[in-house]
Amino acid sequence: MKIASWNVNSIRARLEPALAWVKSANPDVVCLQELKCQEEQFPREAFEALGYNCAVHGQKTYNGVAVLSKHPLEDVTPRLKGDDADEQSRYLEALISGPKGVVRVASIYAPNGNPFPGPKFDYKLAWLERLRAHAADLLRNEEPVVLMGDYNIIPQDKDAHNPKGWLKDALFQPESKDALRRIENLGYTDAFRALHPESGHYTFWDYFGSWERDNGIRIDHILLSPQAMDRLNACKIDRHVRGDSEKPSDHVPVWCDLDI
DNA sequence: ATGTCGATACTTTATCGA
Repeated sequence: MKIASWNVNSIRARLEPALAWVKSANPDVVCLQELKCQEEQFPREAFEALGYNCAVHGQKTYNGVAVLSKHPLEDVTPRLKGDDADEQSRYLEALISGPKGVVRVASIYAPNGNPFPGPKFDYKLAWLERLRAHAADLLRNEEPVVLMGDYNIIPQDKDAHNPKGWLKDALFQPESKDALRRIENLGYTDAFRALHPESGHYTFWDYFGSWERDNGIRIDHILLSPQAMDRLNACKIDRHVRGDSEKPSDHVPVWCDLDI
């Protein structure tokens, strides 16, 4: 089962390239982030026409996540527990039945956290701690779990073309890296890093000319539970998507293939 | 400090978030 994630930076602004990528990549499951629209504005019919069931957790202007699947979606759960006052749409989970079994998939849009320091950075760390607590709970089911999306965290120096340029940024603070490592220490694996240990692989380039200089960072991650890791066949970054359209997202898709 | 996007609003330009 091919399971992909992509921060599209507005699904309405990105509909044409998104449909083109889905048609060519043909994933079984797609997690989208930064929809920047409410659920009723999501172009559901366009994806249904390609054979996808759509679960959407939208929000006006900001955030918004979705899970699209060619297989049945069950147990669809929006919101990350732990703070009922949190109105930001950054988490959507679903159970998906594949030909060989089930997999639990979450579409994640973690807070950016800039400017650092400040209340937005505090919110980022609190949100990531809520994600860690939930990730720990999920392990008790001993099922394949895929926690994928835009974590807004650069894990290591080798995940940035210019690490020194990020030293004052929320995405590269030690507390941010620690928050990701704490989730991994529960038993989750960064699937891309496990299969590709070398530097130079990025998922985000800003719109300020970074693509032309390959000044990228790797911040979109696929975290796999042990039961999912056992079934991992491949994990890739669809870098070409940045150059495939005239109005690309600042992120490109990442995906894994699981024997499920 | 700056660059560029996308969405929004008491638009047609400024603001915010990234």
